[in-house]
Amino acid sequence: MADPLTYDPTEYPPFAVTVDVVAVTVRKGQLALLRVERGEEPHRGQWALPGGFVKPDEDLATAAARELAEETGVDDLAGHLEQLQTYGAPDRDPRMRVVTVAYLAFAPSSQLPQAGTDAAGARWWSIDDATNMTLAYDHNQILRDGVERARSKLEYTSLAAAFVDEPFTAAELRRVYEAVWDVRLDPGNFWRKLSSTPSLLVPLDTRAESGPDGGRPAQLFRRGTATQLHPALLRPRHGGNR
Amino acid sequence: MADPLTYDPTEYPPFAVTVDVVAVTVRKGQLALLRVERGEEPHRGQWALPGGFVKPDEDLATAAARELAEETGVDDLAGHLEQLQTYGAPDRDPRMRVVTVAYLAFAPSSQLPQAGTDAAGARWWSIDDATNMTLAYDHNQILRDGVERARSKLEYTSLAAAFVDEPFTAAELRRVYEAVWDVRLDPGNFWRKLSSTPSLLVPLDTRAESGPDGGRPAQLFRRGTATQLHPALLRPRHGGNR
DNA sequence: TCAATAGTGTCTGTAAGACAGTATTGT
DNA sequence: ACAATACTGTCTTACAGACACTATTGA
Repeated sequence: MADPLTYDPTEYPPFAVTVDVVAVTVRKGQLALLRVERGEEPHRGQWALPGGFVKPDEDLATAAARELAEETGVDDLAGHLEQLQTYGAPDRDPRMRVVTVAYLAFAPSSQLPQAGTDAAGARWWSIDDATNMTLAYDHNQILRDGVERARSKLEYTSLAAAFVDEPFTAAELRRVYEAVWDVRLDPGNFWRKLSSTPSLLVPLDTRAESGPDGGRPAQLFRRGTATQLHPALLRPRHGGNR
Repeated sequence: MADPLTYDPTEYPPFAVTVDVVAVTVRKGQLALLRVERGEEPHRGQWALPGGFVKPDEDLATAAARELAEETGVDDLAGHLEQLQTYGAPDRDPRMRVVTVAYLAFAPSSQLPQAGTDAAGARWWSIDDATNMTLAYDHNQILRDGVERARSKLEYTSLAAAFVDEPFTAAELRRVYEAVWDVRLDPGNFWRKLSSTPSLLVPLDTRAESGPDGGRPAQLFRRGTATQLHPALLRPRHGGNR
């Protein structure tokens, strides 16, 4: 029985399949995460990740993008959406067997629903607030995994640029790293690292206006074709390997 | 509709959930992959990954381990099993909607089903043969993703040791890297790298016997507590970043 | 002028990789 | 002795990180 190669299509265990989205952005210099408030039992009044059923003829990634759009108004995600992991413990939903495919979304801050809008009970929470909150189901675990994946991806991909709008400056990109990793990076070393990676950033002819406190106007860039950072830009480690 | 938070448990789209396993080992100095032969339509006679239905009260990882055991006889996997990715394109199974959660298994060569045993039509294929074969469903894609994940994991984890039996020598571990990456590594540099990573390898008091061609007997090790390699042991790159 | 931000120069330490040299075995 | 395998030494180069220095702006 349960042989995948010989099964009878009319006799399969009943599963529901959902998608949940860990949506990540940078707000006020901090990593921020999207939550929606539950209006129904179970877990009524608790916060959860945006998500929902996959439709019968819908691709998994499409379902994730649709749920994100429906619950947050982020319609055509300008950032990045990738599969995170699948969670399917038998008791993760109290009512029935639900397997959920989690996705990780990187949203540019320009595309966020405003803090007050709150169309469907959706809100961004800073990482500090977010980690001190109990979410419905196993969403705390999913969220932790999503945050760790996001942090890790910045090390060896160009995905930090998914958080900023073009054109952008090196400092804007640096502030993405600083927010996601919660560290300070040396501006000079950061500049050298990024500008020496071929095809990562395309310098424009224009320069940014200087900020409210003055300062030399910064070089503007748009995203290049490189998707990988090599060598990687590693997070500063405080401990060693033991 | 399709709101995950408010759905009626009796009205959900009908999905089947399966697991498929990309089982990887090292045989004759080459990366090798496990396949099973299909005995039923569709795709009768084609080769596929081992896998099958998740039972109603079974965890996903448990299902993967069980299917691997059922179809290969590898009963209590001594290596490593991790979730790879989930594949759920609406048309990936011609008969109905099937979402499959793929797992990646690292098996030590000592635990392999023998080449002739073939209890349930299962066989190991070298990576060269394996990539020139058409598998059922989207299993070619799953397999490619699994191989890439395996190669990548050796870079920054201690998982190469999941392919060898304790106690083992540095050369055995090196041959795992060489097989998985299909490269030659400098024995001296490899030795220095591994032995300088704290808690990765525990040296034993005994030494291995020397091989058929003689040579100095090698230091024996068992696995240490470290699971991450830091800094990473990167694959040699032939091109650069462009 | 000064404060602030952008970017450059320079030094130091760690580590990768090439490769030569020594150690210990079997034949 | 020689071949084979296991290490060890040493040199070169790349790069991360610290930090001083120059460049260009607003106030």
